[in-house]
Amino acid sequence: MNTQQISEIFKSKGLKRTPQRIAVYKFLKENPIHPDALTVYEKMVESNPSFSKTTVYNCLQTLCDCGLLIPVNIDKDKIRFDADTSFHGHFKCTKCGDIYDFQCTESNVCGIEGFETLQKDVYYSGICKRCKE
Amino acid sequence: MNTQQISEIFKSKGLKRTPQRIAVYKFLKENPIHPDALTVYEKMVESNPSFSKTTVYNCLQTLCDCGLLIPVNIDKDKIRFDADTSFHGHFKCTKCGDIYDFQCTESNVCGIEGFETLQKDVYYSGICKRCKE
DNA sequence: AATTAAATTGTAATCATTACAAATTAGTGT
DNA sequence: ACACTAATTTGTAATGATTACAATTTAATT
Repeated sequence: MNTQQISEIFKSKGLKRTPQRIAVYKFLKENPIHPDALTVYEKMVESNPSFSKTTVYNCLQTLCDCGLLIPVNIDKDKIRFDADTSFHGHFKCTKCGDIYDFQCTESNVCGIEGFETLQKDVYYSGICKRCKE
Repeated sequence: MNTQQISEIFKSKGLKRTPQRIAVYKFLKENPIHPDALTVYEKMVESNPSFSKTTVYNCLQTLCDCGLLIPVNIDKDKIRFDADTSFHGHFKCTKCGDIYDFQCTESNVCGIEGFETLQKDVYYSGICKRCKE
């Protein structure tokens, strides 16, 4: 996904197109590793040493607010982020710490009568295939 | 649930029966409000002023480890706890902050081939019935 | 009652996240 | 191209949940 495409997306969402915001979103789109803020920050600093940690938090928050990112709250101590906003489940391997996506159709998950559900998260944890071998 | 019953449960799990641990578990069993550690601590201190916050954390951890409690990681900033260990979903109202249980049969949720799933969590958020009215 | 390993306590440290204010910049209009 | 304004970025300091740790106490056993 190139900068031009991201610019268009930001424009359609009414977001200012700052280099920092574009870089964060580009990284998330190209690296579906569900990174946390610190991981994003360390990557950003590589190409722009003056990139601020606060900016990372600001960008991630903004991108979540406008629906371009999904926060993945599967860790106890930090929030991860996912640029794939289609509905799917997240599996965390407690051994290697990696997050895996898995298919999980929304209709398989039940809801509550009279409640307005705005977000649905399905989190599994256990041992991944690689760690079992 | 009385102290005698809890004593039996702890005994069967090989847990020491300390007054603090019993008090924490009793509170969780009798108050299905999915409290966080601070809420539990404040309640404990009411009847025992020397109750330590660390003890609350220790007890909650131990009770989770032996399967008597389920950690509910639906908040971004803190962990809640649930003494109902049967499989069900959790709904968080973003307006009032309350957590609601909802029925959610395990078979409705899909998994991943070759992965060993040890824990399954289904978290919804949105507006609860009361806040909508 | 003595013993011992585990639990409790209080304090200090850790670490992700947020608050805040000053400097910078993107987008708009001239 | 230039000026303007509101939004964004930056750096530092604060917050708050959780953990580390060492000394004291205690549950369970001999």
